[in-house]
Amino acid sequence: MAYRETPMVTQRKLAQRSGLLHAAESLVREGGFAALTIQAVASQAGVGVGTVYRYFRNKDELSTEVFRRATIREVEAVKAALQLDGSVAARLAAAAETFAQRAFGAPKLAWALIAEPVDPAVDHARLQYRRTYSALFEAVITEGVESGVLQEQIPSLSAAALVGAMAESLLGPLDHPSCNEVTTAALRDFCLRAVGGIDNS
Amino acid sequence: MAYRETPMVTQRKLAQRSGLLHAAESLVREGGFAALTIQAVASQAGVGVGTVYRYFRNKDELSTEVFRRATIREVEAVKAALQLDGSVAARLAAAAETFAQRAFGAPKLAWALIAEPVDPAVDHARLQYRRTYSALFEAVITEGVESGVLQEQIPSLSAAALVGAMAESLLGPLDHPSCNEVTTAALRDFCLRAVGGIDNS
DNA sequence: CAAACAAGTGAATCATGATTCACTTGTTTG
DNA sequence: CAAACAAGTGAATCATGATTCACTTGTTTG
Repeated sequence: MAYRETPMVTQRKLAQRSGLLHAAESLVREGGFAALTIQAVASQAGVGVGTVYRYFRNKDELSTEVFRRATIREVEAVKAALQLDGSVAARLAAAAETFAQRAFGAPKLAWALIAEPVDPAVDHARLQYRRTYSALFEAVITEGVESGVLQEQIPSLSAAALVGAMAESLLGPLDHPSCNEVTTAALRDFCLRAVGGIDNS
Repeated sequence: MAYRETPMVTQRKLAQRSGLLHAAESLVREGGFAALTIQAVASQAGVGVGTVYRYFRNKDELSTEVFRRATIREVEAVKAALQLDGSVAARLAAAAETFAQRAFGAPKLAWALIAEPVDPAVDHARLQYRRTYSALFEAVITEGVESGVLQEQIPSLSAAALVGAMAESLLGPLDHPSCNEVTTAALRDFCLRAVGGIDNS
């Protein structure tokens, strides 16, 4: 009489987990990580609190997973822009534009991912992904420096600085959304100048 | 028989308050804001917990005050650099160098002020002071753009981006302190290029 | 169907520091 | 000195959510 999980049950469990993650992300989209309580996730997903703990060891695991999934989408978009065909400068420009435009597309989420005060566990993940972004930029900057199309510089430092510049400069515009196109262009130009990618006559 | 506070008592109270702030700041210097508990402040200052509440309405008031005092010192140093005699580029260079060098002088404190996950109240103060820094840079960038020594740009955006770049790029170096001089110079150059202050031939 | 098991439940409990408050100690005044 | 008051004290309490767990409900197997 052994009990064995059928495909149907496995399916339902996967759906349940993914439903919980969706519920959680939608809370974050609306109110940032501050709105992410186990109670809220449970009621948003229409289950009991205890159920959440069947799918996630604890709150840190849930919030970190929400953060990770949302951030990975952004990282992938930036990565794709950096791997486009074209000059080093064009790719860096595309990356900056992608980052900014996607942020403007979901301002509250962008703020939550970039700058909201969060649990140490989520903040730790944030630092990790900043390094991920940084590594992506570092590779392209290194390429540019070696091929002589970018100014001599320390690629790892410049990369971190670019990440900081992109994040910080959007914070203002993100909560007074006005002329996103102009902001995006200005940020792109800032980044290009910073790595010495266009001549500053 | 009315009781009236004598100068001696006033004196002692001021000293007590300032002693509590010193105790609190030294905790932050050692362990960041995470180490700032009322218990710890009280025992560091050699008083009872209740006494702390005689001098600060609540914890937020204490931690915000510690943050504010420490940050104002940094802001003033950067401001002084920006107001030195010299070209716009020279002043921006001095500001970036000042910021970096002071950070390296007290790495844990710098990290606590710049990036440690903190209470919302302190984080709010952090955002305020980021705007303060930003405003200082904005003024100088505007001057540079108007006088034609800096590239055309949106000064408010560039200023915020500079602040982000300075903060983010130091996070790595701050906890693997290695060649601070080289890092400082590289950051300065990044900032100058970013605002179009040196020709990127 | 009934045994064996896992998923679902939510009221009760826990954890972590902040905060309070009844009390003690020190200071001022006449 | 004694009355009047403020500063100092720290054990007890509170606040906020996370977490648990005894129990219920649903699923699988022979």
